[in-house]
Amino acid sequence: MSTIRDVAEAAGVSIATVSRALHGQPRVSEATRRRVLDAATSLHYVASPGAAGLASGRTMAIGVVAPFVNRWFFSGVVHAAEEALRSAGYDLLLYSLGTDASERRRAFSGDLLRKRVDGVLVLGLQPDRAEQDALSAAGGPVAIVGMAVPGWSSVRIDDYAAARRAMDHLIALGHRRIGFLGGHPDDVLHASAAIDRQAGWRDALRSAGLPAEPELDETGGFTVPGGKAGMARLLALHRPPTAVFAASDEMAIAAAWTARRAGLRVPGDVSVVGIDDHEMAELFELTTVAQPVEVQGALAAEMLLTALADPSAPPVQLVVPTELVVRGTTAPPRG
Amino acid sequence: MSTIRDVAEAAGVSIATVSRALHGQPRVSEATRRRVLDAATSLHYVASPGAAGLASGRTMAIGVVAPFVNRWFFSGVVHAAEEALRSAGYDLLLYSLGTDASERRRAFSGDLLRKRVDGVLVLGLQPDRAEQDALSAAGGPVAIVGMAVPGWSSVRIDDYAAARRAMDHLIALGHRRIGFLGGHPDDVLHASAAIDRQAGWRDALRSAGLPAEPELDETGGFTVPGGKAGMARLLALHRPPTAVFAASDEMAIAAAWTARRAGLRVPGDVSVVGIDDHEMAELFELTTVAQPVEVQGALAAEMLLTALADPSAPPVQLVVPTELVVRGTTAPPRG
DNA sequence: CTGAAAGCGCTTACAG
DNA sequence: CTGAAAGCGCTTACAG
Repeated sequence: MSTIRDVAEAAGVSIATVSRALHGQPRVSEATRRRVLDAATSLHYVASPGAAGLASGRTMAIGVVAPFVNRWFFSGVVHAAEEALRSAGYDLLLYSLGTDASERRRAFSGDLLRKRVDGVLVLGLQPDRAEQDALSAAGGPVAIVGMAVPGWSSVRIDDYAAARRAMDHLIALGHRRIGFLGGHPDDVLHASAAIDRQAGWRDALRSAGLPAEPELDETGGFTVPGGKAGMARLLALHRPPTAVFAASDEMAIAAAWTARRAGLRVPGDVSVVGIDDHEMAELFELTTVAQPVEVQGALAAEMLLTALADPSAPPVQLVVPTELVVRGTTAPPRG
Repeated sequence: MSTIRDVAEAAGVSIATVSRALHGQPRVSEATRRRVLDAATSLHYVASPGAAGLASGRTMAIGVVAPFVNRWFFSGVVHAAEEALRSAGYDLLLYSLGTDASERRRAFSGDLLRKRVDGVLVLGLQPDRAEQDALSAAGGPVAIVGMAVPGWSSVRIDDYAAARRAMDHLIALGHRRIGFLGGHPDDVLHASAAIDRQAGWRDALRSAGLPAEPELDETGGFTVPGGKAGMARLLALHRPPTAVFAASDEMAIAAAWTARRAGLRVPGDVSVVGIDDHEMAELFELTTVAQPVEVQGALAAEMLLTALADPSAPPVQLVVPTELVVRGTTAPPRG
């Protein structure tokens, strides 16, 4: 593998000039620059990121910390962010932590990122104050998607409003007994998004003069199996709900399936609405509140790039719009 | 941020000893090791990967090159691989290239990976001979998932056998006119998996004495929109098929939806079978040939780790089993 | 516009 | 068992 020294020799200049020419820096003559570029190309020269980082203090890498990468929302965000970062010359270090609390701690303490990245993108994980400080100290500027965090740039939807929109749709249809499928408070994933969507459910009910009975407040863990189990419990209630609002499409689709499996018609016997507009939502005829995913990943990446380019730039908190998409899983209650 | 020098001072030893102690190397007294470890912990010391890599020649990073990370198969593989690599102390550099041919070229020429990683994991992308050599030269040992490549370790399913199994199911049911939804030859993604599944479709038909008519050989691009469009074309045929074999569940689910949209019953009027056992397959009652995903990611990561630990170890080609899962989208043809 | 030199933070023979 | 020293491949003031 060729080093900067090989290029310098081939071009007949010093390594300092090679470095400057390759970085497009001003004080290099056009002729020299051309010779360096040609030599670098024909030698397949690529600077060692480790050596460059050591010398410059910049790693040109971004850490992406997420609980999962194999879930609709996260994978879409990561994909979009990766593209934006790569085209800006940054590498993306992926940390897909699962639900392991100790790995989460390691990430937020900064031990995973220190000296490794110039900035970090956090997805769907909610750090506390101490973790915020530790992560910022270790990882540079941070952008977060899925919630707002003071001092960090963020991009998210208005989870509370999205939930209310879903609920208002159900209530307008005439439903009075509406179940909820959300996260579990003990879950690593139980961030503000889960909490806000639950609050939207509760408040919508109250505003309509309906009680938000605890038995209607179920847990689905934001997964398909969790959605199935939660829906089964709702249906087993003495007085089951006539409609269910699930905090994610994965849970909503699982809920609709569970109801049909139990011999109920959807939406005839029970209506279901989700949040996301998952790629599969249309294929399930699922009524849902759509949120843009790739957009959030791309925006978060841009925010990070901005902060990297100008450390004095203030953090920006972005809220992207959602939209109710009415399809075939919601209808007025029977009778 | 503390450096090795800070730790050395705090522990009252040289930096060489700190390095040895932290790497668990033999010739360090227990007492010294303890002191070093304590100092490192209390200083939150983490070695700079860049500096360590420069000195040792190992980056402790693995590059993962995939066309997408936001598709069921790829995201599952990446998630599993990430966990295996992280727990072995490796960072994972993600390159999610999309369908951009120039990015693909950059990756396979090695320009993206050179001096950056100790090994690479390739997902679902098929390099030619020259690309194989270039990538190996630039990126160290390579493991690939989704196809076999001479000289590299690989893990995959038997795509041809999986396709035949799906087809045999349809043929045993009595179908004689069976459409295929596969990839497009011009697609970056058109690797051996797509080709073998198509061959399985064709050969199954021939073995049964049925013609594999070109008009039944449709393209779905391995996506939901592609599956919809391909199915629409199949249904618009003068003599539409009574069953469709889709090379992925995403296309299969889209196909079933399209048929129902067109007023047909599935499986009454048309049967559909896929490959994958996507998380949503059960919720769609989709008959499919299941392949393990996380397993393939974990195995590929292990293979890479093995090759890294012992460069003389010969490459291993693994084929993981698949299984036909009969659900509700297949039935005998009408009449 | 260009080069010589220092230095980034480690690891690893080489001595002892 | 431990340390001094070289060196990994770059970038960046500092001179000129």
